[in-house]
Amino acid sequence: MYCCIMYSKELLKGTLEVIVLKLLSEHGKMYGYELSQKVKEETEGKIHLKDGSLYPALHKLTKDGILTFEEVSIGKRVRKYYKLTSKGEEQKETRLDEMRDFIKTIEKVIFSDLKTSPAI
Amino acid sequence: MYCCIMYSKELLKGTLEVIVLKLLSEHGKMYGYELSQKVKEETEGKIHLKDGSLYPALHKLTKDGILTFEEVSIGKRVRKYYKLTSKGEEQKETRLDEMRDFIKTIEKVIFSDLKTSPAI
DNA sequence: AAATAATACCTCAATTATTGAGGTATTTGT
DNA sequence: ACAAATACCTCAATAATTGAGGTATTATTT
Repeated sequence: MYCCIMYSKELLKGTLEVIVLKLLSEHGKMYGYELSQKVKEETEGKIHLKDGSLYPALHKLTKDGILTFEEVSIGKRVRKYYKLTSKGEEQKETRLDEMRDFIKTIEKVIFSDLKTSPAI
Repeated sequence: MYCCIMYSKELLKGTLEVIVLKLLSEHGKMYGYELSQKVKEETEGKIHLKDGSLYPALHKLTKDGILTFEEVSIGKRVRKYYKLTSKGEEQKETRLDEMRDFIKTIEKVIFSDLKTSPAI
């Protein structure tokens, strides 16, 4: 039931890492599956982090020293709990600021002619 | 002096077409160079549509029936004025709506804990 | 007058994040 | 017993963007 990709794929690009950074900063430590569930939940299914993007991204961020993880055994299954390193905390700040600024800029270009937005 | 790429490249992805659609809808007809200048101007240099992305994008949109163009000679130089087709007008609406919704969703995920934003 | 910057278009190999489809294995619910 | 959910993984293929290449005309500066 891979039905719910609401946004054209291009739009999602560049947002995955920022989302991961934000959620980890907010919740301290999370594992991959948990991250994807959380995003689905918070966006009412509108954004779906796919395994094929999420896990490689987590590996890359780890390799780059942005994340660390510890493995926790739940019965016979192993969860990898990721958390931000101190470098990761910095990165998170930078990336969020950038995203904020970017959205503001895009909005200015894209939604400029507000023509007195209708009072609702 | 290719200095001013303010945003990490990934962020820009998926925004180029929407920007072009919006500007053409707003100004009726524009040529490539004009588009890139306009964006630079409106974003105070923060967003720079590069030749290598812009022209191929214009060609693709034309091929897909979203744009048409007419060539206008200015002295010995030729400008290609692009404008939206009716299909392009529809596309523009759809893409802008999508962008609007997307930004709202992302903001919800990324900037959720506003923790009573400091009065400035 | 010559040199430089700005205008105006183009192509294409290389990059790179994401997809999509593949997979293994355990646990929970019916 | 079987399906669905949990939890992780890999990797070839896709496709937008980059970056560096290019041609040629017009305007501006020295």
